[in-house]
Amino acid sequence: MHESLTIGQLSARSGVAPSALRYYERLGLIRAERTGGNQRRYARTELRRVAFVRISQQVGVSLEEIREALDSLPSSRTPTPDDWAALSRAWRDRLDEKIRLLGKLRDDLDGCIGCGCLSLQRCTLYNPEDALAAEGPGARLMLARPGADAASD
Amino acid sequence: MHESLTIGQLSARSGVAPSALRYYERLGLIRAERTGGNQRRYARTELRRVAFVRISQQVGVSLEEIREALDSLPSSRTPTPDDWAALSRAWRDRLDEKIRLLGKLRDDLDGCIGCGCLSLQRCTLYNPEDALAAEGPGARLMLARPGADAASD
DNA sequence: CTGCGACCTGAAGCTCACTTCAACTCAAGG
DNA sequence: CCTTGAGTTGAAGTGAGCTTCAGGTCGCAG
Repeated sequence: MHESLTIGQLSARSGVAPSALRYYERLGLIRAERTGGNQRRYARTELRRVAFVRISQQVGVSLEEIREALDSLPSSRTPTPDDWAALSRAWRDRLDEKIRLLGKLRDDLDGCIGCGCLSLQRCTLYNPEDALAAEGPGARLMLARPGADAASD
Repeated sequence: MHESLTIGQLSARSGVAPSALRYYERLGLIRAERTGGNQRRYARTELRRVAFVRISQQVGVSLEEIREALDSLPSSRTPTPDDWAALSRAWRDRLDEKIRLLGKLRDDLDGCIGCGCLSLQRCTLYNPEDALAAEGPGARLMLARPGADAASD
């Protein structure tokens, strides 16, 4: 039907606000051609990119990481289903790992809080290396954990 | 040994920066007594609260929600292991739900991206109601999804 | 009682992921 | 040709979750 989509159309079809789409473009997550009058026109394949971005976000991946992942797609040609499949396999591993960690967290929570030992002992619950999902935003420079020993209470 | 902990000690034992502990106090997540000279002294049980906060954050819960959960603990007496167990049961449900959604996401990703249909159709992958983890920060006022229909490409 | 590190406060700064605004231009219908 | 809605930009604002800073105080060892 239409060769390309306006930003409004892409927004409506993806459910992502135009302002967010422009933001994504600045970050290099999606691309757009321009009309003579400087308006964005999106190839329909961009829809897939937007979908990938949003889905990945739901899994807790930052836009920067998503950008890196998308950079692995061939830029010279339109990505094939196989290209996307490779990408999503990598993402699948991420998901598996995240699920594994959440399951561990749940089991530990049962065993730990239940028994009253909830105090960051060897509880694994509190292992920063496990760096699960949901690393909030904000300045995160003071990461060094100096003496962090465990309490008995 | 010590009846109470200084902020430095609590920080060392919990691995949470003093500035963050003060921030948590402002939000009503933890409490502290004060010395004559206005310095904070923490009961050892606060360690458990801090642990609960950090663990919950890892699961993707906002500090505001964590505060609400902690408010359900008895304030008149020191929470018993049973009190904590009740709290963690509720959290466990959260975890179960989150795990379920991630699993769904993973399966959908396999079926969807793999087959090339990744374009927010009935893919469930793209269902905002599923509101998984990691709802990033930031203004989120433009949530209305007007016409959001699906594309065939 | 003097020094020094740990602590105090409030205000400002920072990152992420956006949104909002103002002032302007484009594009298509009547 | 004119209007009207959709699009453009850069700059500034928002909210979460902190950190950093300046300027001052506490508390303990010597």
